[in-house]
Amino acid sequence: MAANTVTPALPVPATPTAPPVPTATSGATSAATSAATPKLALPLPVLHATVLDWYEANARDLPWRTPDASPWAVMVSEFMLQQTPVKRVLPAWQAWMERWPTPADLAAEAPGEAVRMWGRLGYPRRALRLHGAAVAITEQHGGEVPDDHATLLSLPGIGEYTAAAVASFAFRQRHVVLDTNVRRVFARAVTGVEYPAQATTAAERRTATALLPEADRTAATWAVAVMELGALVCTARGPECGDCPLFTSCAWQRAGCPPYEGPARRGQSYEGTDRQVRGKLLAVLREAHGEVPQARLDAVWPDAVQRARALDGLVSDGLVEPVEQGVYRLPQ
DNA sequence: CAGGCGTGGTG
DNA sequence: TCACCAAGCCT
Repeated sequence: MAANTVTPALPVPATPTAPPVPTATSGATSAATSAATPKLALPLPVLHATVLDWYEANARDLPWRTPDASPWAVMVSEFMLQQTPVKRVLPAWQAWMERWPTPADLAAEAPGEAVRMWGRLGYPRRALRLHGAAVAITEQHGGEVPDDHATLLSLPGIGEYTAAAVASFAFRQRHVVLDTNVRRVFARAVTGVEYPAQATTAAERRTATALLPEADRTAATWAVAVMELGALVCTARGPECGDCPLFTSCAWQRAGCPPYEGPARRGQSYEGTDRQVRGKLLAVLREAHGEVPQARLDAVWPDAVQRARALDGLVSDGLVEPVEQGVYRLPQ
């Protein structure tokens, strides 16, 4: 927002354009390599202006970012965006907001309707939790999405990230908003490694805190701007470093873009897992408006043992409701 | 705290 | 093609 213009010449020590070719002879140049973390070579105000200006020029206009987007609209988007790409969230969010423009509208319906409306966004427990959050907001918070971090955190489905995101994006407060995009940007630009660790570390939180602008409004825009940079330019695969406003000061770039080294990240297998079976079972329940006989569910998966285990799991999660012996439905 | 939890797109 | 990835949360 606040149009700080970037000083054209970034005070970067002698690095024109090309990444420095790491010389074979390491010694000499002090560079106590692993001793100190290679900090981002940019004064804070310049860093802020650089990223904020980039955001102003490159931000996508997403409907939950418009000035008239309600806190509820922001909150719904955050639930949907937990592990689901923007492209797939867009139409689902539109439909959801048309049907349930306020928390009270959603709270008035059965949880099963939320699960059905969730469609194929994945991780349907989020739908149940969003419904639960809407009920809590309606019954305990006067129907208004809470504006403080601690209260948001107490709602079902809202963890550290989402609480910070809603407080920041919807209420323009100053919070460390640390999602996978932000963590990757800082890992590269500040720490000089391709990928952050699997779990968020205290060091990352310290780094993010140190870089956060002082003013509330600026910090809020900074948070979404760094996320956007991670989503559009500093991507996990095939980052567009040539388009990055931090190119010349990026620690990873300066180190010559060293590839990730570390334990192989566990790939989430899917074929043949209970998750796949749960998905198939729930798809049948979603599409059938009403009660579903056992036989319909039995048809989706050959292994009776695994099928029963998956269905049990859905029931204990509250995603499926047994009506009577051999009859199921979405929760009323 | 590592692992479970959906679904679809892509390099 | 087939891992890997996508604005995490919960136990």
